[in-house]
Amino acid sequence: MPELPEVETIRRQLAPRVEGRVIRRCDVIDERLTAPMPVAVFRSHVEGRRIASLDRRGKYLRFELEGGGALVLHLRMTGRLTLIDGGSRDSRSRSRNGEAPDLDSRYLRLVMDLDSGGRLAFHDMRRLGTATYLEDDEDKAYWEKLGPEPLSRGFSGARLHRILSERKKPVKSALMDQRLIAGIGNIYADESLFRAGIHPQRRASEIQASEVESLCREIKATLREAIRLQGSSIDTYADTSGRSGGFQETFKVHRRAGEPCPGCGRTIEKIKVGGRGTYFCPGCQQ
DNA sequence: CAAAGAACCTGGCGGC
DNA sequence: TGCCGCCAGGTTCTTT
Repeated sequence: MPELPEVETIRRQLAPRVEGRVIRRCDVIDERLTAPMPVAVFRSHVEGRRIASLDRRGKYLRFELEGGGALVLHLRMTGRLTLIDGGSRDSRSRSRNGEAPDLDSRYLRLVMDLDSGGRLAFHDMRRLGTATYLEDDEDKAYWEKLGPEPLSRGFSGARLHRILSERKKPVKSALMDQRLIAGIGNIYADESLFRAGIHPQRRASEIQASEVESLCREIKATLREAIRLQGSSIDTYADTSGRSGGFQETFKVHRRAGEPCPGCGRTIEKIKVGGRGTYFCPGCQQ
C-alpha cells in the first residue's frame, strides 16, 4: 500500500501533533508487530518517552525519542495510522458506519496514548506491518541498508545511472529494490517508467544515460505530484484522518489494463515483472 | 554476490 | 451458495 508519497503525507500530518509529546502508554495488541522483540521489552523502551521528532526514510516512519533510541513503523501493504484527538469520537464509530472497514477493531494492532490526550492507532488487516525499537547504534546501522532518497538533491541522473549500470535485473525491479533507491513501490515504478517512455522489462544496465536522465526527472516529478495530492488510494490507503488520496485519479497506466494509453491510444497491457503486476503502454515504452 | 522465488497474512473477486 | 485459485500498495528469507 503506502509508498513514499503516502508515508510522507502521513508524516506531515502527524509531525506537528506528535513532536514534543510524551508517549504515556503503548498497548501492543498483536505481538507479531514487534517480533522478535517481546512486547514487554518494547513497551519498556517506549512508554514515558518524549517524541523529539518524526521523520521518514523510504517507506519507514521514524519517531526519534528524546534521550536516545527511535521507534520505527512500517505500514507494509495494509497498515493504517489514525490520530484521534482527545475529546473527538472514537475511530470505531467510523467502522460502524461502514466508511472504513479496514479500521475494524479486530485489525487494531497498536495504540499509543500521548500526553496531549491524542491517541495514535495502528490498524493492519494483513498483519505484515512492523513496529521496531532501535537503540542509537542500531538506528544508525539500520538506514545504511537503504538506498538514497529519490527526492534529495543528491539523487541525480548521474547517480541513478551509476546505480542502474551495474544491475542486470529488469529496470522496474531495480527501481523497487529499497537497497538501491528508497521509497518507490509498484505504483510509482509503473507511472515513472511510463512517463520516461521506458519498458519495465529492460535490463537496468542497458538504459542509456539520456534515458536515465529523463527517468530521474520523472521519478521526482511523479513523487512530488503524488505528495501534493496526498498520495494514492486504491484499496485501503487513507491518511491519518481517514481521507483518501487523489493521485490515483491521475494514473496513466497503473491498474489501467485494457484502457487506451493517454499518449498514443494503444491498449495498456498488464504483465508480470519480478513477480509484480506491471502496467505499461506497448506504444510509448520501448 | 545478484537475481528469482517462496513465505509471511487476510480479504475480495472471478470462475466453476 | 460454496469452494478454489489468484490477486493485492511490501519486505525478507531461501534457493539457484
